[in-house]
Amino acid sequence: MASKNIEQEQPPGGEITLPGVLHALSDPVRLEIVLKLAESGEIACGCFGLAMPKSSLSHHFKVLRSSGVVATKREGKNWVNSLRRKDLDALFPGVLDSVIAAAHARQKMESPRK
Amino acid sequence: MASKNIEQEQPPGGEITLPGVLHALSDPVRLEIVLKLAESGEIACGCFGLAMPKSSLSHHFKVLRSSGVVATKREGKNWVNSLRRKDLDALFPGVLDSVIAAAHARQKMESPRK
DNA sequence: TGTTTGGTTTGACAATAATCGAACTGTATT
DNA sequence: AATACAGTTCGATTATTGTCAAACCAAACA
Repeated sequence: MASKNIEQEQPPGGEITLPGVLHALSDPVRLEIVLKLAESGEIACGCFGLAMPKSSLSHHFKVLRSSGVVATKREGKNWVNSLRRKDLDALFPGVLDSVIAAAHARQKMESPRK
Repeated sequence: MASKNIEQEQPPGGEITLPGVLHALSDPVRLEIVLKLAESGEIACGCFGLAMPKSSLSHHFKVLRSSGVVATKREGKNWVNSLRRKDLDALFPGVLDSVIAAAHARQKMESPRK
């Protein structure tokens, strides 16, 4: 059942919205995830060296998936994530690239709130 | 006192964060405000034709200000807003431009939540 | 079949954020 | 001085979100 939900979770390209994508990218943890995906192509969820419980990480991946930023597939017993570059570049040209470049330039990403 | 707070509200360039900016841009109302500012240069708050109470609008302007996206100045009895293009382009090259272009391309901006 | 592995789902709680009415402040006009 | 005007601030309410522990599930392997 887990895998079925995951499939339903990922919106087709036409339903991806700009505010949704920006919101997904507006969290420091998720931004770091996106950054690593941009560098490494495809990664399994666990390989992010982020000090968080699995459930928190899973939540962030869910936000990234349901906003259309990342795609997740089963591959053996791992879940492999990748950026939906094609879709995003077609819908919002330059947005993902510039955000990644900016985040990469300054690893100093403080929280937006408080 | 209102005007004094407004000055303190706007962070210097060095304190503008990428997640903060993305969060500010992730709301449809604020995105529309930014879009109009991009087209028209400087505008007073009232001239946005948005169907909201003043306090709600003011809230959105506050978020935009405190994230560093817009600057607000008194001019006579109006408050004049403008995008902080120079700061944003220096910090996050291409981000604001591509977001504005994407938002402009598709006025169909649905809410990120729900 | 049982167990480990990698990640999801659920449920609960705390923190943030959006919305609105009402009171307020500074500027200009009379 | 009194009033109008533009927008802010306050306070309360509601909706979203982030965080975590615990239970769960499917794939791989013993």
